[in-house]
Amino acid sequence: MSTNKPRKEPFQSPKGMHDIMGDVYYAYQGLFEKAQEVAVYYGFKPIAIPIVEQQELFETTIGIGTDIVDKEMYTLKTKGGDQLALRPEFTAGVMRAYIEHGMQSETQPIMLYSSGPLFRHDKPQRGRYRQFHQFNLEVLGTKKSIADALVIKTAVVIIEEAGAKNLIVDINSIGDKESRTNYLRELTTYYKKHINQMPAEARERLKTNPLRLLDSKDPKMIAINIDAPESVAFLNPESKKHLKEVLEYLDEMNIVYRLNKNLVRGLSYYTHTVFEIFDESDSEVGPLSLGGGGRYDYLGTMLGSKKEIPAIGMAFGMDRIIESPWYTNLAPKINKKPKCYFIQLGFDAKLKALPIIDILRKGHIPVLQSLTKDSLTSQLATAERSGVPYTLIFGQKEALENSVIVRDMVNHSQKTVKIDKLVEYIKEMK
RNA sequence: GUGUCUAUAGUUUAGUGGCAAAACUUCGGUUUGUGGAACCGAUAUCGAGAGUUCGAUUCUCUCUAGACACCCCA
Repeated sequence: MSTNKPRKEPFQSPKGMHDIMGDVYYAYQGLFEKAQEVAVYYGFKPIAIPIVEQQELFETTIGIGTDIVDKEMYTLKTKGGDQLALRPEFTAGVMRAYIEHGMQSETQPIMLYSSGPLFRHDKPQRGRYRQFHQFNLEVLGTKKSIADALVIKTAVVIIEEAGAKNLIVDINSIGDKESRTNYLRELTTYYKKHINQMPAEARERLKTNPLRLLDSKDPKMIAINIDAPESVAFLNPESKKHLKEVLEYLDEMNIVYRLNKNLVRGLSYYTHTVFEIFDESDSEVGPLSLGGGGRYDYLGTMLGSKKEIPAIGMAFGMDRIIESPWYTNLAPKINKKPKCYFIQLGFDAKLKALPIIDILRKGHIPVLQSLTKDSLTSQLATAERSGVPYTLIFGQKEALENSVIVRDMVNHSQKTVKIDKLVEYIKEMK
């Protein structure tokens, strides 16, 4: 049956999902470490949530009628019959965790950061993958406008630390339940008046998610949207005050923003503040949204919480930041540049090679090696190519004497050092 | 889901309707103890299938995969 016949077609990684290796891997790790550091300084605590959740969790929070839920979710049925979905975003899972662990009874607000892969079955293109990576910030349990400012500020700081120079925040408000309902009614009426000029797709969307028609790029819709009612006009005094305060905070922090009346965002749970962050410096290709978020005061009750859980969150795309031309490589802490290359000659030396490498590890001295090679020539050649300043040569004679030859690759000078003095000796070298 | 472009060695790229090239990498050797090197050798059913043709890697069609754009989003 199962003869190990070689496959004609080699395996490939699934569409829109990539292997992350070498420097790119470290770029992700470096960005994560920087983001984590900033988040912690601003008071956020870590949380890691499962990569899969009940499918229904996303359907009730993100909302039917959104592309994310209707077309882009990876769903699976477990052997036990559970209907699960790979997470397409963080917020729903974080809110679930907040409720599940009774975080309401801790000191409010709860500030959480998380990071990791997310999955959307989209068609891949520049800056868009089926498995992509976000860094996520949430402030749960407060409706104060400073929380909105805090989240935006933290994100802006992180992205600027990653190298962005011309960040701009698109911001809008769709108000609270009252404002939102009034606005939606008015907006729907408006579109119904123009339904004859609207493309079929837009008519369909009018039934499910009329807000999304606002940021349509269809020329017909853009024309119609010019005179569409604006959400800010329907804000009740309380919502208006909230927006005004957020903008005042942004002004005070010198964060560049523009009020974008058509910004509504793809998820249906948003209330009050919604925003997206762009970098305006790369002009030849259209700027991609680096991150976005908003306030979601009713999400908690949607998930069954008896008490309202006002909250705000945002996420930025790590892939998009790393691929940006302005990204300045953030080196992760682990990425120490080795300054030594270990060379062994003969079987006796090979036997003792790994213990020596471990002595160096305990002394926190990273070392390169090619233990699988035998000849001195080829090992020296590889050492040369790797650009390390020193090689450690360990042969038959040294194995007997418990010593190592330390060779300076620049001026070719050599010195024999006893193994028990080796760590100390290397540490003193420049 | 729609459209555009692309597919030759591990990588980057040449090239032609008539034996498929180069550079770099990798592995082995000349050379088991002092190198940045040289030389020799190894590595491709030219993405898959069909058609046109005496002959197709080259031309045509289909498929597959990838990149990009639309939709949407991070």
